[in-house]
Amino acid sequence: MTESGTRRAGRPRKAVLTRERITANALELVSDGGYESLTMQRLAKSLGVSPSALYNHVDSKHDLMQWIQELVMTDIDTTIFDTEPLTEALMQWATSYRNVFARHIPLIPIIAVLPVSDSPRTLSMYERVAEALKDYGLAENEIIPTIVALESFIFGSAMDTAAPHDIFDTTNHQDLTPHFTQAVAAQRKTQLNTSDDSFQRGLSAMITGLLAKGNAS
Amino acid sequence: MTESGTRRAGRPRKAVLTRERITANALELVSDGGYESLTMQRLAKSLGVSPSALYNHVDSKHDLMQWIQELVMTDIDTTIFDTEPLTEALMQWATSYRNVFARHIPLIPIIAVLPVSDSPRTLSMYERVAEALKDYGLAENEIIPTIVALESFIFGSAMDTAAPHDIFDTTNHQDLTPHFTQAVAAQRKTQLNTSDDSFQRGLSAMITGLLAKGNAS
DNA sequence: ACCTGAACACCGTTCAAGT
DNA sequence: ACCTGAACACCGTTCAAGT
Repeated sequence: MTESGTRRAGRPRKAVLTRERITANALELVSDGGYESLTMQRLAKSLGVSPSALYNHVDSKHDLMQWIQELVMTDIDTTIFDTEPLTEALMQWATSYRNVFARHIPLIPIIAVLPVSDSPRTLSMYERVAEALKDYGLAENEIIPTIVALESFIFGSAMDTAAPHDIFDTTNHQDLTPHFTQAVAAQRKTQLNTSDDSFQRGLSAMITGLLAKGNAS
Repeated sequence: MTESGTRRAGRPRKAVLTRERITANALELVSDGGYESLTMQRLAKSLGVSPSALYNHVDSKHDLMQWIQELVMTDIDTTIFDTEPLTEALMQWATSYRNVFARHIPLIPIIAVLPVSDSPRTLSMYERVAEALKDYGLAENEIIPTIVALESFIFGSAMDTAAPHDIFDTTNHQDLTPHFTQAVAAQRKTQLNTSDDSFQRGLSAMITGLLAKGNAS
């Protein structure tokens, strides 16, 4: 079985524009200058090629975004379902999921409507979560709504991460919004990051509620 | 005080390009052809004016989007906080909130990071919700995280609304994802719309958990 | 004060022509 | 099979020139 080392005769394979190289360069552009700097022209330049050459390897920019999405899913940890109790595992999984997409916000509208069959890694993640929920004893017809609800919260929370820290500043309207202004002050005094605090509270509330038996109204 | 009826002399006021007219036409473009058809050029044409003329009245397209956002907030009902018990009121408010932004998905990334002081109607909505939460007895420092968590779920759920109905179709991968495939089948048998079902379950789970006393871990 | 027309600096994408 | 260069059909935005 040791075929490694042997090499098919001829054709040394330039292998210049592979999916791997394209997505790697795309991710580099993104981490350097955000998604605004991910354009087909700049990507082509980073690969030392003309923009039109890209279209021999990827159908559209939207397709490229799906490639990136697929790559980025690698960072989400599902191994904790093997060891931790369900509630704890869901918390950790959701947290890593949110943190990954907080760094890739423009991918959210794409993954949110992407058929699972177009993203093998997303699909296998779902499979692992579905299995864990079933083992826990959740009713079969509750598994998908549970996953979708958690995901919606995860995506929304990832987007919230981009909000400026002073988004709730009301110094110009204090008199008109007394309760809100006071609530903002009270939260600020906790010294907690608002996004993180909200995510943790919402997540633990939702998980508790979703896993409770007979919560169907 | 009856100044109505009197009219300042001179200047009959053409009033051709007002904020009201601009946003009204923009909304019409959106409802006719979605947000893809909302471009400055088409908006100008619908107003019978050249594209550059728009920039005498609005600073940028992003600013225009904020105008639309502000207008759209009108559709969200907060009067139920006056009559219904908190849990029921939150459910109805969140549902109308989600349904509004399901029709305006491209506004979500904008409102998610928009300082409240730039959107009076959003601010007054927050004030009403904050007051209701305080009257209920929620701790002062829990009010903001509660609102933010609900909003994140609302935004994520609004986006989920755009997913194709067959997003979970796995006919090509059944063998690799047995649990997930079975869960999809079970949910499908309920005949419920997946987005609506997930939203309702997630919302009621989250509200219950967030309003429970001493849920801080 | 507000409009027009031309222009600018980009986008994503297509396509004939080359090797 | 894969690349280049030119072109197309758009974007949002600016600005001198008009009234």
